[in-house]
Amino acid sequence: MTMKMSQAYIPTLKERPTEAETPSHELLLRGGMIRRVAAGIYSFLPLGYKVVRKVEQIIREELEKAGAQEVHLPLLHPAELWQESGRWDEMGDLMVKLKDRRNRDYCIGPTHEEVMTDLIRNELKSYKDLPQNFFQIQTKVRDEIRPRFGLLRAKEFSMKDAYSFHASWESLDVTYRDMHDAYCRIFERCGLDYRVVEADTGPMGGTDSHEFMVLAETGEDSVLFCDNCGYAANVEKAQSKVPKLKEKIDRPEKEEIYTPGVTTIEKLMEKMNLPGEYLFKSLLYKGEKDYYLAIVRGSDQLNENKLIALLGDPFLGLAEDGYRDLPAGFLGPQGEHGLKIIADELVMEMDWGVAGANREDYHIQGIVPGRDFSPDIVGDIRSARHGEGCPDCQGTLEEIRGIEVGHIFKLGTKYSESMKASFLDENGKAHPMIMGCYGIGVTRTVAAAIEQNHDENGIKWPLPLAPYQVILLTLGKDEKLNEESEKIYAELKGKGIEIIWDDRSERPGVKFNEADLLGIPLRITIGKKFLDSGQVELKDRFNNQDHMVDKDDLPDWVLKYLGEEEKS
RNA sequence: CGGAGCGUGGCGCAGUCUGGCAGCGCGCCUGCUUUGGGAGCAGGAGGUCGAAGGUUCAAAUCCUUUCGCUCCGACCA
Repeated sequence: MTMKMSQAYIPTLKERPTEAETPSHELLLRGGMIRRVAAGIYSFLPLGYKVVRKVEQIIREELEKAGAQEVHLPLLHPAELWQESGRWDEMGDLMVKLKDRRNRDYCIGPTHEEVMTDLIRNELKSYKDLPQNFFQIQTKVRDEIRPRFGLLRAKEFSMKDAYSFHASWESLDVTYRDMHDAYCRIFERCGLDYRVVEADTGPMGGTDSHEFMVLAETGEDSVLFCDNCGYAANVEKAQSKVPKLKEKIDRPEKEEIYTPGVTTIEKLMEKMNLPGEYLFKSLLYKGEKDYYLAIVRGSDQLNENKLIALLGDPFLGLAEDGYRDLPAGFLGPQGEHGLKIIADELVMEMDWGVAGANREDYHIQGIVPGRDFSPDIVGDIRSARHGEGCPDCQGTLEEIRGIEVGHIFKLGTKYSESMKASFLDENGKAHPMIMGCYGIGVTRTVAAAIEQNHDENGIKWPLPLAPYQVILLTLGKDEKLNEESEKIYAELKGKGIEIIWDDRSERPGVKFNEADLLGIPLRITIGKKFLDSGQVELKDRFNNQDHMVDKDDLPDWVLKYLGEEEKS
């Protein structure tokens, strides 16, 4: 893997394209690594694709070490498989669906649980054949409502997905652990700063789930973690201990209060001159069949993921059309309305509070949980926040931003039951297989690496992902410099070093700036100083350190540098 | 789907209100000069002004329709 820049197609851009919203998006475009084809759809140019392949290779090596076998599943899936699992409808418009000339329905695979389960269900029949673990690296297509941030949220993207099949939960636990460890090695080898966090399983279903988050300010996900005990969870799932209220406000008599136009918690706090802990926030939700009224304290945010998990209703969403003639903005849990009441645990600890009166322009104060209303379900449905107590120890939770690059699930039997993938046990009795699934966003990892590692001049590739390890800049037209460069290039090439030589007749400024933009970890400059002293200049892109090295010592120096970086 | 905005050379934009030769910067080509942090001068190529229809002597500009894109929101293994 070596190249002369005079022959390479690396169309860099000096100006920032307007479409670029985040650093990775801008730098991938400016560095001539990707080009947009349509909204959320990108082509990879030579340099960008090299990085993708590096990530893929690391993934392959580590997964094979963990005992997974590589397969390649189709992009186009028949509707029947998805109808069988029930996700043809459940997934909704996230899938790109199409018909062939005979009017048969297909979708382009947004994920591969169905196809994978179908593949093994007719072949794997005995507990003796289990467990099995398969992976593939595939292009996935998801009709995202709003693709954005370049490769971070694209319509079409490359993903490694793996599926394991087991005869027992214990067996799944072992593989899950192995995959967890393999993922850790993968992201370590990629040179990324990441955290493993407890995650919500979402529409995938299943029990345990962990996400692998690359830490970056521009991340779309929020993670709460405790630096005392190491607890870490996505905010979608995180729990916390909330301190007791300091001042207690005496309970007033139950009384209706005229509150015209007070339809938000903010307005109600102002109107009543009460903290949010003394207000009931009532949110109307609609599930597959029922309507629900979710109640949290006014100071809390309802966590929709927790609510969905609690109710087990994947169709749940805010009921924007309202319910019967109840006035939006003035809802309350008390009274006869026929709604199922889901209350947060902290709501039940409230001494009293103000709730909507279920009557336009009125609220009621002095409402007491348990006395004035009794929830059908009580559970944790609020979002934990920065500064609250760690659920596992006495520490405090802190919030950081992350990019989800990996996600592993204990799926259980959701797909094996619906798709009838069963095995026979020692007694000849059939059971649904127990499944795990494991994903890594390959192209997203490339973008995350840049989000985490860049400066105002460009990308700073971690060495294991860099398209080239070394860039050689020749400055000036002196024939001796050119000859010497040719020698260095050939010599490093001979040592197996991935090197790109900027042999163009560009001015020094152009070469320096492009080298910084492209983010090649080690820069070797040969120019005037070499003619004077016989030394070449090395610069570490990552920590910006310079070294002057005698040309005879160069190959050893470079090998040593690459070796040390690889280890660290 | 709701709200806002944008489509003019490869990229970034002005021109549109008030109709009258299609412009600027970057990039590209040629030549000369320049060569340690995105050079200077001179010359040059490149555009159905997103598309369709209409108004007008005349449309990038006004009107109608339509397509695409971007941002905010809902949504998002």
